[in-house]
Amino acid sequence: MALRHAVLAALLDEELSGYQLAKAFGMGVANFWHALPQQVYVELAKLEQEGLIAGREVVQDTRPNKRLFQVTATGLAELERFTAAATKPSSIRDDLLVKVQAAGHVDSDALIAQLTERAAFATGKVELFEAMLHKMRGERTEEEYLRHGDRIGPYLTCLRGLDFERANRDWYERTVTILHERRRRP
Amino acid sequence: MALRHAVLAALLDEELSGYQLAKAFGMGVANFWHALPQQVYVELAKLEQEGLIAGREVVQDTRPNKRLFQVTATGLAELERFTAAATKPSSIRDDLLVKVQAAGHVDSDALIAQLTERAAFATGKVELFEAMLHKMRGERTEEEYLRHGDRIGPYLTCLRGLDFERANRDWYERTVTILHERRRRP
DNA sequence: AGGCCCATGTAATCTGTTACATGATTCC
DNA sequence: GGAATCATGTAACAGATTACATGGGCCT
Repeated sequence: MALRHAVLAALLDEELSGYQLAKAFGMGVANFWHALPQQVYVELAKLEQEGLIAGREVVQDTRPNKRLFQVTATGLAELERFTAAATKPSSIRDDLLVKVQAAGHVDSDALIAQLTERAAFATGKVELFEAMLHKMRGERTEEEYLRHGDRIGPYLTCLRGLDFERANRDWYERTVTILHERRRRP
Repeated sequence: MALRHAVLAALLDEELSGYQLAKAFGMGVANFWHALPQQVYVELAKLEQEGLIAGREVVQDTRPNKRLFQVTATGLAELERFTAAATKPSSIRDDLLVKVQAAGHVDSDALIAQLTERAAFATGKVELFEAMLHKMRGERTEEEYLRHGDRIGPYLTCLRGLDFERANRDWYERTVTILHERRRRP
């Protein structure tokens, strides 16, 4: 039971459509939680049925119509309850960690290729997060924004996402270097 | 389909029992994948049935008997296949990120309390990982071990886990400070 | 003309979590 | 005497992924 709260949290600062939410949760972005579009739509349906969010139809002429959702008072109360409840420990999920764990027993070339690709992907995410942070804080310095800015939640989680992707990139690159070195003289 | 490969990777360097694996995957440790004991036992049963691992009974007089598992040739081939296949992007799963995303809309005290608790937990993990790394490399320097040490896979994934927990701790602490500051003068 | 973006879902399957079950030994 | 550790599972349920489904507009 966590995606529902992630959706509620995402809708606190702005009204969003299922599509926009799906993009934020699923695509490259995913700065504080991850989910596929299908899951998002199912969760939205449940949340609306339970009265935790309210949707309103927006008619568009050039694009398909969409529904924008906002958190209800009941929804906010549920988030409050969730926030007060005990948390479960955090974890990384990364197939590449499993593959690197097997380094020395499996093909190094495949590993190096995938690490290199993922380092590039992580670099893209770093740039994206940096741009998002800059957009949120505008002309203010980070320190200033952290003290007085609105949307403090999204800013803080984005900072964590940024650091995570930087750490990913660095580890991927370092691991590539090490595996390269070892392959030359095993 | 990833836990099966995580189990295979974990068994490459040493024979382990279900209990030992469960502890490594579930408890505080979890340096490259996470799973609950029940899941581990189910997966081991499947893997053995499919011939990817082989178990042997070890009779103990003072403790209950246990079964130690090792990867078969078929299992290694399956890991090789998995390593060559495309990877899915990595992600963090952390309830606290969801809660912090809602900061400004929910109770700050509850948030601060949980962040503080988790910072302490992360510190414990950092120390554990540092000890594990030190044990693996023995008297050698890190650079030396990364070049020539055996068990390079576990060492590399442990490095990633260490850095992740350090980043967690730092972000938790920084977030506590920021929320404190803001609460004083909102 | 083909591919991508917008926009929203359903159904089947696989994975992960929670609850339940048992029983001996060691440490405080 | 009670809690923690060793040791292994089954069953029910919740959550996540994969496959399927539809359709118009925009860009090259």
